[in-house]
Amino acid sequence: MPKHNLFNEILSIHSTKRTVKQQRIVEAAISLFADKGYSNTSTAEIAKVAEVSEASIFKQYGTKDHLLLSLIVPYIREFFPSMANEALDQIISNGDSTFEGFLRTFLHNRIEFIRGNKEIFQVLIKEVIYKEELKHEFLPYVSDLIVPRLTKLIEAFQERGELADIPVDKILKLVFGFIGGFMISRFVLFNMDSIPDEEIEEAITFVMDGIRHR
Amino acid sequence: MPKHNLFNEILSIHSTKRTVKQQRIVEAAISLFADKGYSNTSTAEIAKVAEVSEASIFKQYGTKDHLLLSLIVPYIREFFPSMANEALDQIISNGDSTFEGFLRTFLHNRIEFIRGNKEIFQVLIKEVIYKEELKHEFLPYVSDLIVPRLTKLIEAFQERGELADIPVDKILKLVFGFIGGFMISRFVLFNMDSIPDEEIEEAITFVMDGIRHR
Amino acid sequence: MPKHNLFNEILSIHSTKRTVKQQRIVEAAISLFADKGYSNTSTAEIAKVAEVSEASIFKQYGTKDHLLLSLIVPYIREFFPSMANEALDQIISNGDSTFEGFLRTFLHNRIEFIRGNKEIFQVLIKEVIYKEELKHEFLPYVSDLIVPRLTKLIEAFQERGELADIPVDKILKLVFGFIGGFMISRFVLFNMDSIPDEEIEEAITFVMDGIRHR
Amino acid sequence: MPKHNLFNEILSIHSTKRTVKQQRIVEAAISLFADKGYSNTSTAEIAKVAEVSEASIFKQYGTKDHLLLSLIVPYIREFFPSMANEALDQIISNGDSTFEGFLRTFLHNRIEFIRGNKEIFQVLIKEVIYKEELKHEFLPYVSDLIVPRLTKLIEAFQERGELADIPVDKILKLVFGFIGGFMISRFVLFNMDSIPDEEIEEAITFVMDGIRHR
DNA sequence: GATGAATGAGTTTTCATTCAT
DNA sequence: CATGAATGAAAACTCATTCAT
Repeated sequence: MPKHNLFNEILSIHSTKRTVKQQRIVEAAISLFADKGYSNTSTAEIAKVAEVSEASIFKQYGTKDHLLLSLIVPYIREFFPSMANEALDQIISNGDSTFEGFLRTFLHNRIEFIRGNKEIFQVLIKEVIYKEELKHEFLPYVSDLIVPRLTKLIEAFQERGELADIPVDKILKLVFGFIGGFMISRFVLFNMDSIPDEEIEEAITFVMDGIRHR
Repeated sequence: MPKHNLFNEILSIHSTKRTVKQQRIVEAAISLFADKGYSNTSTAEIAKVAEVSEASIFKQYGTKDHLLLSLIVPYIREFFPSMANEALDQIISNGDSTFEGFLRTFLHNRIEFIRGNKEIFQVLIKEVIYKEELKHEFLPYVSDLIVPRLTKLIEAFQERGELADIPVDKILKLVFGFIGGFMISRFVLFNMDSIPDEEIEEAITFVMDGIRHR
Repeated sequence: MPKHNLFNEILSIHSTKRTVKQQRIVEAAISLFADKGYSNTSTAEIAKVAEVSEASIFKQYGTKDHLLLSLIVPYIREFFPSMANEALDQIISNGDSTFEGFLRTFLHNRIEFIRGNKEIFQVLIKEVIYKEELKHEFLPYVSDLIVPRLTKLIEAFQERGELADIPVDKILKLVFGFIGGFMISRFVLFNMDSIPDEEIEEAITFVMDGIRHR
Repeated sequence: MPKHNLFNEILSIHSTKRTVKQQRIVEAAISLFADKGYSNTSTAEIAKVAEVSEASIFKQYGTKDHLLLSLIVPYIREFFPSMANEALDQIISNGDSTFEGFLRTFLHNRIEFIRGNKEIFQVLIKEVIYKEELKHEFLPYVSDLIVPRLTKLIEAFQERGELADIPVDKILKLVFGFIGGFMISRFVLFNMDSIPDEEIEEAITFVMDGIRHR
């Protein structure tokens, strides 16, 4: 059931191939938005970096706002589904996998994805805070698409007795809230290029066992 | 050793009491910055909401940028020290207190503090992401002032055998990274007015024991 | 009963005194709009002619559209009421006046008025055609304010047996339609500075007796 | 003596038949110009409505200005000559026709013509006011072509004693000025689709006999 | 003959800031 | 201390027009 929303609308428009100049616009915009933020980046600046006229930007995207969405929406579309599919389905069917193993795979997988598009990730995170519009499109999208899958996954692991008897939705919020903050602080706040394996392992241990001495 | 930086500079200026109009400016600015972000708020708008002339704002604060810092810096100065002093010193000396107890006290204490000034908190978080300048003033400040105290605290609890033998700096990053994300998501992203006790307890349990079944 | 509409709204705003620069804006705008039309006049041009910054125009009037209305609306407010009051009331009470005499007085009176503000008159006529908004404010205003008075006047002269037994509303439309066209063609289309008495007399004769030979 | 002017120039070019796309351009342009005015209609909009590329418009017409003239000039060429020929010559030779009869025929004839191309008529009237260029081409054209014919006509009726002994040029200006205003107010200002017979008769009576009681 | 891509030169509008009073 | 008036610079956006394909 394809709802009529910003996401679907924007995706349907820019499926065609881009010219060289159009590609330069996209790259310049992502780079500048990531660096200085959407509001502090002028279309004149984007045009200059992309070495095109401002008019070309507006011919393509109509408004600066639409340009932003045209960058972010496809990224979201790719980020979450692939998160769900690539990692989840495979693991869930593997009888002897552990949640810890899933977490490890998941983290490495998503970190790689973000590393490959760090700037868009930064733009997304920075602007979700500002643009109510984005937030209201983005959060439900995540909820509807991702939450059900993860819920099933967690339930499966709980049934195997691997996870504590905390309500699934609480586990989801705690674990993925933590992971979200973990990623965002590293890739957005500190602008790191990657996360060392060691740090990943520490995070996994923290999630599984907390910090209490046993 | 008082470094010459924005923080100290600004604090030294505005120690005097505010007039009624100045107070209105501050309130209007905080409210608007929290709602729409610094970049998307014009000085004209602030003046209108505060019912003063734009000229008055500039007479007082010189630049819009300085106005922002004049709001945020005192807040930071208050947020972290009080965090350190009120909660920590007391707890650390209480021989039979637990880290869990400390965490509980700490969370409630900080949540109350944020609730009382939610809008400034929102401004701070939103702008730290955008303004490199702020980030570069803010993070070291936190590091220098807070980290040593918390380090001592954690070490104390580790010596009592309450916490796992994870290097202190790792524990710090994990726990306070999690708590930061916890607060920010509730108070900034979802603009909640408070956090239910139940949710706080879940967070504490998560931090202490993770999600593994025992 | 002061209806809430554009007319009243705009009048209420600009009742205060204008500075020299503000007056220059008004004059430049009227002159340029009259000459080249609203759409073909840029705010940059107005600013240049008025020797002020464009920003000053927008600080005062908010939008170019509002500037136009701020010029036209007070003119309309003055044009029609004075038309009604000065000429009509006096004549209607004068027992031995004739409709022809009224027409003569009326024409001379209105021609003088237009001559004193020809450019605004030109702007008004040119833009009423284009701006539905103006048309929808302007026409009812005329209808409500002017038509009843003229109706009473015509009826009075009909009762004296001076005018043909044509329904009053028809006479109104024919006579004032003709006069309107008469004025507009001279002052707008041909940009004449005045209308010779001779031509006025011919118009009066035409209105009274048509062109048939007797 | 074919003067070298815009009219003749444009007519000489576009005598060829229009392709389907060209026709769509013409229709879109007329419709949009009539509705919003030339200045407020962009070539992009025309292209969109016509479902052709903007480039096609410019390939055909060179400039937007030329497009406007290409619409208006042929219309003028048709409007006035047919006005002269169809109605006049026939009537003038008919010994027992009256001026009133001529007027009636003429009005019905021109009203029908306008009804069939109302939008171009609207464009013509609206733009004559704005474009000095058009005015300076249009008015002499009318004068040279129409005035002599009508002068002859009026003189003929005057000789028959049907019309008052007013100088012919005055009669012309009064009568056709009135009729022009009559048409323009109905078809342009009020955008009516036709004029009821009753109203036409009232206009004729007004022209012939004025409003004086006899 | 038709068009997608591109743009230089404008357009209206906004904004932080200054200054005389 | 307060502000009305003013603005230079830049913002987003528009537009008629060109040109290679």
